[in-house]
Amino acid sequence: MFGNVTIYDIAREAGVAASTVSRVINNKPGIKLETRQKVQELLKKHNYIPDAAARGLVMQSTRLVGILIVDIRVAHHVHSAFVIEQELTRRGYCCIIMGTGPEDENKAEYIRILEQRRVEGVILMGSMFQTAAVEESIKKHLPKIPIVMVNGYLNLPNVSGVIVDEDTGVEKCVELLWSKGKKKIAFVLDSVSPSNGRKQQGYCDGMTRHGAKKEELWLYEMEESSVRGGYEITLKILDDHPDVEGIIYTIDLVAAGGIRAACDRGYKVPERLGLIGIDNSVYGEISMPKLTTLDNRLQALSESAATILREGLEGKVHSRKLMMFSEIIEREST
Amino acid sequence: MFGNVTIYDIAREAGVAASTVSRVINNKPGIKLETRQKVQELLKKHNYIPDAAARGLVMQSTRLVGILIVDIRVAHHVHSAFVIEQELTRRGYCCIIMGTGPEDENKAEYIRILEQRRVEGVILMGSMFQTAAVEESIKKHLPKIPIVMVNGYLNLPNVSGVIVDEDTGVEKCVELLWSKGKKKIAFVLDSVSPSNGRKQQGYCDGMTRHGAKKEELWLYEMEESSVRGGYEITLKILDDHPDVEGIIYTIDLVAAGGIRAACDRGYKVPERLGLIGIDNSVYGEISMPKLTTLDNRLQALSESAATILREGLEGKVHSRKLMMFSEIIEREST
DNA sequence: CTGTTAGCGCATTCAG
DNA sequence: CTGAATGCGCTAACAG
Repeated sequence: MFGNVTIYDIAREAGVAASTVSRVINNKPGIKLETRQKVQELLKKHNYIPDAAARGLVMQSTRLVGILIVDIRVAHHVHSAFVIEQELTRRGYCCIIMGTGPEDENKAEYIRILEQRRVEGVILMGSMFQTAAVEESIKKHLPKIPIVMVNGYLNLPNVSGVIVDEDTGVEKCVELLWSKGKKKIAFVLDSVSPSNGRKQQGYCDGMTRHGAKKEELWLYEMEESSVRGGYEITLKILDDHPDVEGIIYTIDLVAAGGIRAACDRGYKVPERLGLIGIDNSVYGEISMPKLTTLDNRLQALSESAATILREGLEGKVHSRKLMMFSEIIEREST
Repeated sequence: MFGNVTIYDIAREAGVAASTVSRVINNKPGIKLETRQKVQELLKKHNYIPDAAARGLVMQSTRLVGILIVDIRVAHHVHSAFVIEQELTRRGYCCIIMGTGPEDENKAEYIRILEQRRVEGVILMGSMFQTAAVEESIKKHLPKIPIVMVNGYLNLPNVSGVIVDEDTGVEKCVELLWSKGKKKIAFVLDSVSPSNGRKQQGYCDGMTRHGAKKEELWLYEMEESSVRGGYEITLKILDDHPDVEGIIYTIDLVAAGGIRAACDRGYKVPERLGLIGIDNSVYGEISMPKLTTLDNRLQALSESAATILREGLEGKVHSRKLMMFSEIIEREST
């Protein structure tokens, strides 16, 4: 932003007024062909590019959108973010993507930054944004621009949500294990979030439907959402319940660690122990045996999010809720 | 950017001039305590947040930086991007992260977008930006802002580069395999890039040092950088050279597919066949057996890139080159 | 067809 | 200590 050539520089050299240059740049009609060509020549010659900020100031439009991600290590969140980024960039928007971390105060701080930049729309990636603090922040700082939460929901007039039926999805996972004769099933939460809450609900529903009692619901929560974390929690499950027949993990990454733990302990997968992950990620393809996984349609989800945001960007900001359906991809671990 | 409260609104309500409000906002001295407090009160009351674009216009500084990534599916590139983003956000900058895709014209287009936004610095993630077209584009559009290329190099006065000695790193991998008695070694390129070129060079150097002839250099190039692609190319290698004793892959992801192919074909890893990947990614931990990998220090690399860019942002734009050293992490596949 | 004027929201002289 | 005036780069309304 130093010494950049302006329309005035061009205008002076062309011997016209700045507004004429502006008209040429924006392809407005009513310019003598000759003038237009001379100006265009000079624009090319000086590599003139309009300043988006200055233009935005007068047009009252920044064409900026913000994408917030809680945890940038979550591969599918990041990937979804870029799917959306690409779609929006194609439409002439510019995306500010930021990793907020899990703390509510930081999320609020980033929302403030987005307001400061006057973004015209926001994507909230993941259900971790489904908190009261975020809701407050939005009401306070971004009350009237379109916002879409991916895999989550916020009851605000300008916030849309696209979610997956992960609860019934996990319930189907329970069914699958039962159908293979595996009735003693543990459930591993890699972290606490509304999304994982829904998954847990599905597990509990599925189990109780089969008459499982409270003490037969084996819920495990881990410290660190990682391969290593999955390895260790699985070892613990095997210690606590040597007779366990199935384990459902909230994400593939952790399940991959679980497969390893089971193998190391001599539990044959899937004969002795059935394992299921969630996300349909590449981790599941690499695992040995390959992981059965619940595809929660994150790709489709983010495409829908992009579409809904675009609609909002281009017109009315009516809050929409969209539901997608998950699907089990059965591979070798069940 | 609609109906946002401005300093004029505040000024009017406070019964002062806009410049006074501006002074309060920027903590300038020389304001009566009483006035200051009244203004601050109103700022809070109206949730006033200054417009970054307007401020940038007069201050001649956007505090925007751009981060370009060729392929957003490359997990470590994305991760590095966010490492940098976080560091820069902490410093009050705002990052525009974009996936460009491999085509040169698109890369140029994105560079144009960055100029339009008047970014004050740029990160180029990955050696795929090390092309003549990009060099031209930079010379034309961003000739005097600090730019740092991660794992690549461009001979321009405002471009710095941080790179890893992947060539000698791969050479060490060859050594490792030889030390285990594995002399018939193939090399798999997942894609064409300067970085992969250096890796290949290391392979060739290592092999020829041991007296390998040209026809004993088994170079394979793949269509699609994926698990599946790694699986298939490995099958092909096994067909072409059933006596192969070692394979080095340019990335872990592909190597993970290779492990599977070897196992499916009944090649014992590592006894019969030694496999090595590059990146020290989580894929290597999930694989069974766990993958030996060349750690190319991408994390440290991006941290250095952030530091160098920050220096450039804050002062002199002298082009710097920094070299980091890779290291083999030996696990179960060798 | 083109130039002049005004103003987007803000920071910064320069007066008072 | 504070207000009025100016300009950042650009578009838009209004004259001519």
